Amino acid sequence: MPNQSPVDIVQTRFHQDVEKYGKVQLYSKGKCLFTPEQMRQKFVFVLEGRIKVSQINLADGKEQTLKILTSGDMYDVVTLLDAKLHDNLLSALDQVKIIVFPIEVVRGWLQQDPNFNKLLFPYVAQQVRDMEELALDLSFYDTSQRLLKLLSKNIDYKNSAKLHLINDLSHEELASLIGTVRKVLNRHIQQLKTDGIIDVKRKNIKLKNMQKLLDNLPS
Amino acid sequence: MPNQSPVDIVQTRFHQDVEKYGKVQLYSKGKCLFTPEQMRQKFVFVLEGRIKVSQINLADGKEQTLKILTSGDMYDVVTLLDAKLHDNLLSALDQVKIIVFPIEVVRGWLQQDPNFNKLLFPYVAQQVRDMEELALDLSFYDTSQRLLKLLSKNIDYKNSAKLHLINDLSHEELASLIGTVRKVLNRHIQQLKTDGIIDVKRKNIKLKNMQKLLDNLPS
DNA sequence: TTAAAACTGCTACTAAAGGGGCAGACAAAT
DNA sequence: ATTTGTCTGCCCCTTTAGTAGCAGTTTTAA
Repeated sequence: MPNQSPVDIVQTRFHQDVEKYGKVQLYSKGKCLFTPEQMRQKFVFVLEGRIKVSQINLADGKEQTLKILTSGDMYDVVTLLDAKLHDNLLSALDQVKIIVFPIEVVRGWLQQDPNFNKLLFPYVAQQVRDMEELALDLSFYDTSQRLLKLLSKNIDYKNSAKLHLINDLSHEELASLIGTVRKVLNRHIQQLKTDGIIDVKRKNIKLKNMQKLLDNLPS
Repeated sequence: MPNQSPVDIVQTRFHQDVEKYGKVQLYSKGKCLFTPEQMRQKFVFVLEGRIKVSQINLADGKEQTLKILTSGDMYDVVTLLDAKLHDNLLSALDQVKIIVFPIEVVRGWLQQDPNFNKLLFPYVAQQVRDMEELALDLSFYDTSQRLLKLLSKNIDYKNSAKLHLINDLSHEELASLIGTVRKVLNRHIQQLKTDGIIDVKRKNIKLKNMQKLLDNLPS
């Protein structure tokens, strides 16, 4: 049985609400989607494309990517649950297609439909787990190990050369994902290249020796 | 109106369940409370004392404290929501008093009582926010700045000399809170001492110049 | 087609983090 | 009172992360 995505479930269960309140929107690559203030009123399901969720350090402009949303993801469950401002940046990594609901409508689902809860609760729990893992990675591992973890988490086992989710990203973006800067990341990229683990082209990293990568993983 | 703690609310709303299922337990300082496996069947409300929630890097033994639970806290909301194993260590920083429920009982509250949801949802959202903040701190700030943040977050404004929550902790514990090791932490402690910002005694840091601390804060 | 912008790779340098080891101070237990 | 173990402060040293700056390349836009 194929995994039903949140959107599918919502489509079938709240068909009327989707018709009435859901607005499909498109954003082109590089655009910012919503301000944190706007997100207090909206709740988003991602249909196509990738969205980077990040924060920027005002002191030096360094960016940390918190996660990449893709088809099936929802945002923002935190504001959904506590109605407070959540100071994240949303920007499109590709051409992006989303469906937007007034957040109060989704809160209604949350209150009234146990089936929506069944969908949302594990999703929220995963958010906590993901943030916890990010924090622990930053605490335990150096940049080189974090890069290895990033690559290994995005192996596409059907086509091991291509990397899932982080394909096509610039080194700047990759650095932001593992909490470092481009030049440091680049050093490690070069090292992996000379080690024969990866193949690097512009905006494209190909996995050359998966076993060797897995052997070098930290945990 | 005084803030009602989760336990109070549960006491009043689920009085019968508390009588029937709740077990009060005591743990002495330093003890581990439950294994991750045991926590799949239990849900805990903290009544007194502090509990450290941490993980240990198997490679080098380094410990990262994720949070400190205290009176009014619940654990573990993640497992409550997704029923999966959550690999954290729980250890008592003081003499600890908790009340334990079978996790299925609490899941029942979650399904049937909107008032418990009103209590839990913001609490879960805060968990995500806290983990996100930890990750961003580790990414954006050096150890010195993280130490300043830790101190400032625990200022007791009624008694500015004493630090809330992190009082009585060894430097080892403090280091684990900000994601570094004792020796590095110690350097910064000494610096703050010579800067006249804090006063240090064994297992006791006193705030000497709050304004100066706030002036040095990163954000 | 050309100009501008973005992306990548590299060198050299500085600052910070972390590891090893040790000695003195204090606390708790016997 | 003595011993044991924990806690703290401080050496020295190595590695890594991060900064600055630049050159060459590819892509995009005018």
